Amino acid sequence: MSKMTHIRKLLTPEREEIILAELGGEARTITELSQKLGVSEATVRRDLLSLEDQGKVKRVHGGAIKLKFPEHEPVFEEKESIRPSEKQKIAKLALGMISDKDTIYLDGGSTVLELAKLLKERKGLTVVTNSLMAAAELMESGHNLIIVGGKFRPLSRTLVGPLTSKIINSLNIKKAFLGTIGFTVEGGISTTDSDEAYTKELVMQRAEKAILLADSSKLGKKSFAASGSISDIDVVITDPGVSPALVKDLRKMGIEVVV
Amino acid sequence: MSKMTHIRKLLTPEREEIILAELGGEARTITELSQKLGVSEATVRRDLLSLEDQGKVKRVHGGAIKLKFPEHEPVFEEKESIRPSEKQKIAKLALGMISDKDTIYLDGGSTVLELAKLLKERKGLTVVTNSLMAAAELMESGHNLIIVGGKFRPLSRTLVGPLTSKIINSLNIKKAFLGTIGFTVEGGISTTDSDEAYTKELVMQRAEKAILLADSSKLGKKSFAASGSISDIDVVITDPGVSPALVKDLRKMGIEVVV
DNA sequence: ATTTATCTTGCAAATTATTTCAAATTATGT
DNA sequence: ACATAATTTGAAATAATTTGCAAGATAAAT
Repeated sequence: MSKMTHIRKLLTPEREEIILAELGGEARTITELSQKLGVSEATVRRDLLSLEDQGKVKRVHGGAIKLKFPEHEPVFEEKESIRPSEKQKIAKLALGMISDKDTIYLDGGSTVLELAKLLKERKGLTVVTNSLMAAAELMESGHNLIIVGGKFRPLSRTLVGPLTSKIINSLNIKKAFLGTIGFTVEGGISTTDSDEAYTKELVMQRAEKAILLADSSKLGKKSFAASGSISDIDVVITDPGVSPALVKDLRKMGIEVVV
Repeated sequence: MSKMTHIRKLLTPEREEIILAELGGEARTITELSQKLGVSEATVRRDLLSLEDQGKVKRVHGGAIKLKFPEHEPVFEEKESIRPSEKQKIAKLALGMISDKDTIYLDGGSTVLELAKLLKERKGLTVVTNSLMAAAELMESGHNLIIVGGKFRPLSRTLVGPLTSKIINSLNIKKAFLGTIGFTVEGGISTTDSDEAYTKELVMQRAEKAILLADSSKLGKKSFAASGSISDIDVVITDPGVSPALVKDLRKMGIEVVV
């Protein structure tokens, strides 16, 4: 294992302090910060990237501004979860699979939610979802929004269970974008809640194409309730942290893997 | 891969701040803003376009004005009630009709939303709703929450249309609490949107008891799309501003009227 | 209807971001 | 302390975004 992905673990607390002080209210450009800190612009960019992942700063073209309050409260378990920027990259790849006027399904989960945020770049979509967070994000988007009814599950803020079949089975979905807690080659996707698993299974069977959005921390993990089998999945989008062996296995099974 | 679309993601916070400050009350022309900012008029136009997308500004011929209603935020935002106190009183009366472990339906509208806020005083309810505002209110309530799926209607933030029948028709609802835009003795309740009207009708037919929550400003008014007939309604809860003649008429028809 | 001003669109130049790589630095094990 | 692995840094190459200009389209004004 020689090739390690270049993930920045931490920046010096000293520099973090200076940056946050500089950003105290006002926006600062990369150049300003670079001079103030006496380091290269490349380093400043990396520092800001790190601070953005921590939710302390928002990067904008040309510089950054400080955020007043942490973006995402951990509504649901994110202990094993990966950096937000990785999720955004996964979401961006997924966005590439969506064209104007598509009919898509959005599942719950933070990665899929990132995708929802990007959907303003498309026009005239029909979006079906069981996620109230995604729905909130798309409320004012102008897209045609259909919400799958069902039992509300507070932890994930999704609609789940048998009732969801009433509407899902009456719709024709082109592409379904799913999140998951765990994913293995043998068992397919799995979740902590069986109602949640049921609804995922339903969607996968109903959609022309089932696309799994899962950062590498999810791959190889198994959770309580399985959803269908691995053959229900057509595409897996993940980040470079995934083990090459797993990728090979999946491709052998005819599953497209995007990193 | 390389797409040439010119979608503006962000403008520098610096410029945004200046623009919004300049627009502090008065309208400004593109030329004025361009000089103030030291950038070309083309850039100002693009900035304003971006701000308009964010709902912060309204572009007019020759310039722009600031909007007072900044905008957005997920499910927790609420528009100003017209007569909050009346609505709260009505909601309180409605609460009196609900006992622990009931199965109830909540419609959209601000009065019904007030009722939703009061539901923490009950235990173990099963709440069915087509209102995302009500759903947001009840998310953490501990009640069993079921959301009727369907087409999302942004204006009322409710789920409406034929798809709602899939779930509504499979549930048994004890008491349904409905809002309305207009209500007359001859026509029953009426709304501005026919999908919305359709769903209300469905609910009234399905519920054992249909309870209308309408402040007196709604009574006697007629809107575009009618929902069922007046005989579908069992109870009307309103405020003392209602005309005695109307009350008498309603009671004659076997409808209970609560003020 | 004609004139004038404002708006939109396409494009090339400038600016800013991201990626990649080698050198410098820091950490780790012996 | 030494050698080795891992991480961070800066620079250069590549990609993406933003900007200003100019020509054609649209709206207001006379």
